[in-house]
Amino acid sequence: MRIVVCDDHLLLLEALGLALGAAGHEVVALAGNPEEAIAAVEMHKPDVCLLDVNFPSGTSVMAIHQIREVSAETKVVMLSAEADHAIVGRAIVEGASGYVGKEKPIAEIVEMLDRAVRGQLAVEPALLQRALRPQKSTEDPLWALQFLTDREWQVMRCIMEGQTTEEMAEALGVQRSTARTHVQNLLTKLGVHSRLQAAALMSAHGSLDSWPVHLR
Amino acid sequence: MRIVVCDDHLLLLEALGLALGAAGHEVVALAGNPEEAIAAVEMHKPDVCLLDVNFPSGTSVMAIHQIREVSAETKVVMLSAEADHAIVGRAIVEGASGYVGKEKPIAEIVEMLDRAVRGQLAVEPALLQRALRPQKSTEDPLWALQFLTDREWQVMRCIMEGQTTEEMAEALGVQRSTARTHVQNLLTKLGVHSRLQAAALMSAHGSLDSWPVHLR
DNA sequence: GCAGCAATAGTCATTAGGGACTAAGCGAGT
DNA sequence: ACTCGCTTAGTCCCTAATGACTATTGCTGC
Repeated sequence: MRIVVCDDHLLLLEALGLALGAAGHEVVALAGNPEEAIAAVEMHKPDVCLLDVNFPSGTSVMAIHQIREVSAETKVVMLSAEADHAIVGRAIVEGASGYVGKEKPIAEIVEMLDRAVRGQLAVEPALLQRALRPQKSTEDPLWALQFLTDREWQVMRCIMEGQTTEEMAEALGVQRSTARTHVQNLLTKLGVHSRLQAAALMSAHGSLDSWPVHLR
Repeated sequence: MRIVVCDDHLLLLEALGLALGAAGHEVVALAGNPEEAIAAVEMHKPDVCLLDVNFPSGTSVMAIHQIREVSAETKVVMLSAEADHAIVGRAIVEGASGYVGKEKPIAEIVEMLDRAVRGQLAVEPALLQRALRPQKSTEDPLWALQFLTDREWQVMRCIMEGQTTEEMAEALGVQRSTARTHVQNLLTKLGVHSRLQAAALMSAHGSLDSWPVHLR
């Protein structure tokens, strides 16, 4: 197999190059960021590109698209530190052929790459199952997040900064009663009873993932 | 050099084993968690242990201590995904000899390991500078954190979980008036005016670093 | 045009939270 | 023995937050 590897950790990048080489494969390029990876794929047209998901929000997922554009025959396999079923789904939808965790032994990763090249989907069955099944059930307190309006996200931001209703009203340029209503609706939607609980919900679970892209 | 490597990513672990081997060093053991690492160090008494910092809060830092206990002649070099000057300081204080980022090439990491074995401090000068300089001035809102009592840390935990005074009192097994006093003192020490601001302070800055080790 | 939704603004009653105190029991260190 | 600091517990007063409403404006899609 001819492989392009992309990861922001030079250490892993080099070590992977050696390991894959030792396993009898040809690593044609090492990329430190998605741009380099795209350029390398366009130039070398490898069989597969091993791409780390740990790039600033969304960058990796967008890169999948571009890689497939510049070289349709190149399969993309995502490499990640944690098994995040939320990302798996996104990656597959965007055109990735596989998803493997860094906690796996090299032999298994090579196996996955091989499967991807053979045109199969290279994802752990259990992970894929979770990626597809839990279509954010209504039970999930985070399910409600997708129904928050833009204004409510702004309010959420204020809450997480510890602002009072008045500071919030000031910041948003509205009456305090309006800010209050937004907070009220936010709390109702999230099913919690205080701004503090809302803040706890956000900081505990949806660190960056659940935040809408266009609002940073 | 005889080396023990500890990281929760098997991939990196194996690849590092190969790469360090190729660089002419002997990797005597690979550990997937701190416990394994401590056991391996005790058994093999290596020159140096390369230890990932990315284990659940504080575990890694505590491991440094234990490794130095079971084998005083073994140097500990921390390996991390991001250059976090808050952790660097802690690691050095706890007995680590070095700190390198995964974004560095293998050659540099080997260089650092070598330095550690020779008894020198293996930390990037710039990083060390930042780790030592901001001696938590009184201006820093986080400076106060080190004066929190154990009870107040527990209260802080409750606050960050969005609990009310009564839930907190229940959880701590005290009267609500007592819980209230703790909250009051906590707010005063942090110089904030609401629990929400306290929570914001914690979730914004001191994610895991500033949390006392013995309280998870 | 009308239904639906978001954003705006308001009311009233109730509860929770915060500021500023006082004070007692208890353990560690001097 | 004495002090210091942590933990415990309490008070009074006031402000902020919440629940449960209603209502208007403006935009979008049918």
